[in-house]
Amino acid sequence: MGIKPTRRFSPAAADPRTTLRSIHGSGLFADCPDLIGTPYAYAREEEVYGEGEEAGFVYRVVEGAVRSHKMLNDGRRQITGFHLAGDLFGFEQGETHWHTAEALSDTRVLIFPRRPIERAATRSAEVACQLWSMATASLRDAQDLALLLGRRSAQGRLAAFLIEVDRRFGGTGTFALPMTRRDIADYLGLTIETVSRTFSQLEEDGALRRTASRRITLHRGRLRPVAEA
Amino acid sequence: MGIKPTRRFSPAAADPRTTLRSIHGSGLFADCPDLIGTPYAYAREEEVYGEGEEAGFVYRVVEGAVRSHKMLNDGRRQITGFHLAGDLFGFEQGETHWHTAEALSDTRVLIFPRRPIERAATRSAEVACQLWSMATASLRDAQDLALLLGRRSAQGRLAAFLIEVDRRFGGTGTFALPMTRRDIADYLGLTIETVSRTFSQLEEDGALRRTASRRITLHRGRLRPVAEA
DNA sequence: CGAGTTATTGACACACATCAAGAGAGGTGG
DNA sequence: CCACCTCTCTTGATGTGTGTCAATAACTCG
Repeated sequence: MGIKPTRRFSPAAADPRTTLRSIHGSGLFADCPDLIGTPYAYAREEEVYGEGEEAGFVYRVVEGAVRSHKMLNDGRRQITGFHLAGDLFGFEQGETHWHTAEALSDTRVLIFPRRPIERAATRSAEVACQLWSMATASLRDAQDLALLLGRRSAQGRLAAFLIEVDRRFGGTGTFALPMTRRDIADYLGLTIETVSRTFSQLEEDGALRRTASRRITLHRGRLRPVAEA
Repeated sequence: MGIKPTRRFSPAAADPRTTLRSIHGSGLFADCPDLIGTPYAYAREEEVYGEGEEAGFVYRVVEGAVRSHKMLNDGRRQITGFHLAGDLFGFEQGETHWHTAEALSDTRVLIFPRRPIERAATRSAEVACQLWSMATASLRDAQDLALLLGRRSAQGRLAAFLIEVDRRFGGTGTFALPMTRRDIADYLGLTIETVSRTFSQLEEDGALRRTASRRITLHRGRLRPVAEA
């Protein structure tokens, strides 16, 4: 029922805004100065909230990463999104969360109670429009995922995924994946073996290089045609 | 650019509200009495709007059915949704449509200009909240589709699809599919041959009966377990 | 250094795609 | 009303991409 966050920030955590890269909805909290957000931290693999729990809070990632997923009754898992630094997540409409959210690594977040936001939305058309805007952005993401899952090969899925992650990390072409092969597999609708083999293929084709197992450098000129196909 | 609808209703078309079964957002138009909606009709396979076109209007299906889809550059198509009587579609945020919409059969719709609705949203928190609510409902649909595409067998996909269509037609268990096998295939991420074979399998298993090629009766007790797996 | 987790690679199986042929259903014109 | 055409659907034979099962290698963290 209540909130389950565990560890508070150390005071040394400093102003989180300097590390934020806002994806969408950033204006919302600027407009509500009383919504400052309470810092919390989650350990690797720790649950932020579970499917069906009461949705009392909204979260913004400060550092680290979070995954949202749903389980099917045969035990298989579909990850519906990854939330990186700056991303807002957990903002449902209705009383309960439709997903489970878990920290991929040790993660710091800001927590906002949902009620005052919703109350603000019923009073302020501007706030309500921002909620609309956020939902629309999520809708776009979900439809892109459906496109990926419905009509693309393993290579196409992984290539598109890596390009997207690169973009969200700033588009440098080099980054460390915050998620495991299993997470990637459960996002792309593949198995870990296929993900692993596809990484190897892409590397053979010169579309990327793996330094450590999680750290990669994209050759975007070669990767993009694979993602489009 | 401009609107492309072709045929007006005959005056005999009568009050459309008697035939409507509203899925979501019905309240929106009730609250804006000046938004009465202009009746239009589209022929089978006619385009309502195309991807990238300016999104000047919102549509509500009165009779018939519409599909929304996106094309991939290799010519494959992902249908992202079917819109049945009572459904609202084409309400984008931003200037352009992200999808192409086409009539499945001869279809009557009501058309609403988008501008006054958006203007109302900037003034009225209630209207804006309804837009939020509509976007959220669409988000749920898109995520359900992603779940379907990512983690389910052909049987599971078709069974879940048929149960959903039945529900939207009123849950009687008997109905005529408004879409072709190709449409179903492009929605479920399968080929028409697999869809056809899967229909045959489900019929052999006693999970449904086909009378005419498009008309079916579900045996929901047997179909549901297939859909869940 | 050892133990557990995560990633890679190989051999094989299977579900779905592809290619191909034919059967129905619906429409049109004689 | 029937012959004919076209479009949709079904069914069969075969191919292939991804899943499954299994073994090993590479990390990670006490």
